[in-house]
Amino acid sequence: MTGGRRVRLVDVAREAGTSVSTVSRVLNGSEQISFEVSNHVRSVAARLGYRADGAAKELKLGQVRTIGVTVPDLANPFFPEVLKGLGAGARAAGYRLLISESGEDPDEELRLTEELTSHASALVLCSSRLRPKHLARILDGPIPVVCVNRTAKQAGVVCVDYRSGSRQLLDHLANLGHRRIAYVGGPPASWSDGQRRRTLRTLTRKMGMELAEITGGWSGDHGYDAGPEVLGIGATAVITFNDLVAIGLLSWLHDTGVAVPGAVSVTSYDDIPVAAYARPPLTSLRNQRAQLGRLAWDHLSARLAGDQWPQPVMLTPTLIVRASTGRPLENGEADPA
Amino acid sequence: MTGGRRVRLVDVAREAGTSVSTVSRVLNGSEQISFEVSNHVRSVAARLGYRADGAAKELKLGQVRTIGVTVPDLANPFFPEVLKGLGAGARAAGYRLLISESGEDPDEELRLTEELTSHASALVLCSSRLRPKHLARILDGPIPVVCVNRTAKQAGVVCVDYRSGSRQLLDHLANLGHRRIAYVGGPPASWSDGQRRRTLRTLTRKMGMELAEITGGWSGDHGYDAGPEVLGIGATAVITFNDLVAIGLLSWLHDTGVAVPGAVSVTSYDDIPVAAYARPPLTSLRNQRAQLGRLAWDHLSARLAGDQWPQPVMLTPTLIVRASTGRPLENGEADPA
DNA sequence: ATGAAAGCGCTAACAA
DNA sequence: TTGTTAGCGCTTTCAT
Repeated sequence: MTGGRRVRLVDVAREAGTSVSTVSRVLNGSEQISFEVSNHVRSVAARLGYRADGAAKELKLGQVRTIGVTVPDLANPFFPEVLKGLGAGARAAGYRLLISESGEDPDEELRLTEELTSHASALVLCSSRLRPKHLARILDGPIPVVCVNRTAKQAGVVCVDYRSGSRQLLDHLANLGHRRIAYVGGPPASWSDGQRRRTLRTLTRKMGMELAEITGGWSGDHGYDAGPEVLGIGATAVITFNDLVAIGLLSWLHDTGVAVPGAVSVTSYDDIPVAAYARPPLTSLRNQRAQLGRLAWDHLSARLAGDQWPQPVMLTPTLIVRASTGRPLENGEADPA
Repeated sequence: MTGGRRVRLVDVAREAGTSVSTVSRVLNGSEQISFEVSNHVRSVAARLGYRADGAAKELKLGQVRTIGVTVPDLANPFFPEVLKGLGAGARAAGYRLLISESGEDPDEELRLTEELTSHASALVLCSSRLRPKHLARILDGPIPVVCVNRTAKQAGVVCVDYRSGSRQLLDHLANLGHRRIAYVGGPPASWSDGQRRRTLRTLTRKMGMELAEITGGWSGDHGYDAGPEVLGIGATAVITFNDLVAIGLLSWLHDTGVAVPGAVSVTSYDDIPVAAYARPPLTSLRNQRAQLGRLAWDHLSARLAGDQWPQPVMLTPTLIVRASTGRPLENGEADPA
């Protein structure tokens, strides 16, 4: 940067020997400007390096064209892909994304959303960790809110159908002959973890299976650390909160010499790209993350246009069966690996 | 959202039976306000759900407190960690991050940076893919710019020292007895790929090694697809642009039945968390990503305070040796795996 | 086709 | 301690 004050409209006008309105019209592509003046103003503006002041423009125009987005953690590959889908739609409509990361902290997320409320024209909360009371407060605020992977009244809602996903996972494991399942859970404030837990509990009971719940988290380390407990619990199959946890767990099992899927099957949610590259490749529930983002934009877009919120959308994930799941040894079969 | 117009300062003032300045003072924590008035105004503001208009506030204050950030791709785990470090520093100083993703497209990045220039008080370009001419134009603009992983005049510069890293990688491989190395490259517009390439070329020549360069990219798929060429080229060791590429390549080698590191050693740059969980665990160059972000903020912070840019910083990465590298078979030894 | 001026919502200097 | 008001940089109506 060359330093010095910011160049304003009036500076360009003075330098070009014309008025601010003319400059404004030229730079905003108004029709009724003579060709010469237009060219002259343009060249002066370029020479001076004029950039419109965003704040002033927005204040005058009364619209911000910015979508505030919160995610618990950008390092979780789930979110960047949602943001891609969201960003594509938003950008096409002339909106920017203002992305903030809460670090899985509900209080920080509250601070961020309050902050964003005064800077954005809408909010997209991805896997919000907000306490219900605070979420309600935000939803009651002046700008529209879409929740991704969390349900809410008075908001757009776009979710992965984790209940269906959990059912698919259990069906798959049941068909293979598993009866004793461990679930390595996710972050405490996670709505989607709650969804999975409840469904897993209900279904395992119905299906005559046993479910052991283990404290987990969202990262590879959480999975690695859960290894001993998983083994101690005597489950023949493990479901983890997400692929990162599963990969960490696989790594511990490998280091410990436990055969997968011979001694224990491992499967999880999300099917992020590296799931296919895990050893063994991970059976996982593929969700359409970019589609989730795209739909979030569609909802917002409708609402910003003055319509009511569209009906909540639930995207059904697809089970991708790979080599990390197989028949349990206890069924009397030899390890196929 | 409940709908209806936005509540302004004057609405609160009217409802509270006082003036705008009093309300403004209360809400901004000025001292000279009677306790009762303060409480009353606060409760009215809360009841009405007042949120300050960010644009107006910024226009008046003449400062945006927003740092515009561009990254080529949020799905590359390198960037979220840089953003964490950057965001921590920025937040502590009352700045927000406005994160945008260019999708590895130089033209899109140009559009984004021009856009951000009028909405942010500073820019941080992570691994910028801008053409030199366009980068120069941005640097010549009205707001300060920090480049992460790219050098530039008139800007703050914070880089990983890929030359040192490349040297460490080659020394490690040379010590193991490798002579014929393949480099699976990165995205075409990547400055850091250029750094690595040049250093690898120079050093291999000096060290009496051979270097074969293979077209790659930044994702697991790029690595997987590069498999056949890597094998065909007859190298005993492969260096890839980053860990994602390496993991994809490892996967192809596994599927093809090529022993690692028995038949071929694999190593790469970045040491993202999953590198430790790859099979075999990946020898990789650990860089301090969060530190990179923190330093980027320090540079910006100094500049925003009116100082000159600090000297460019180069962070030296550390080689983390794991099981994916070993002695080549050609040296007459048996595969230790 | 161009210019003058009002006013977006807010903060702060000045007045009371 | 509180109120009045100028003005941040911009767009746009209205006048010319």
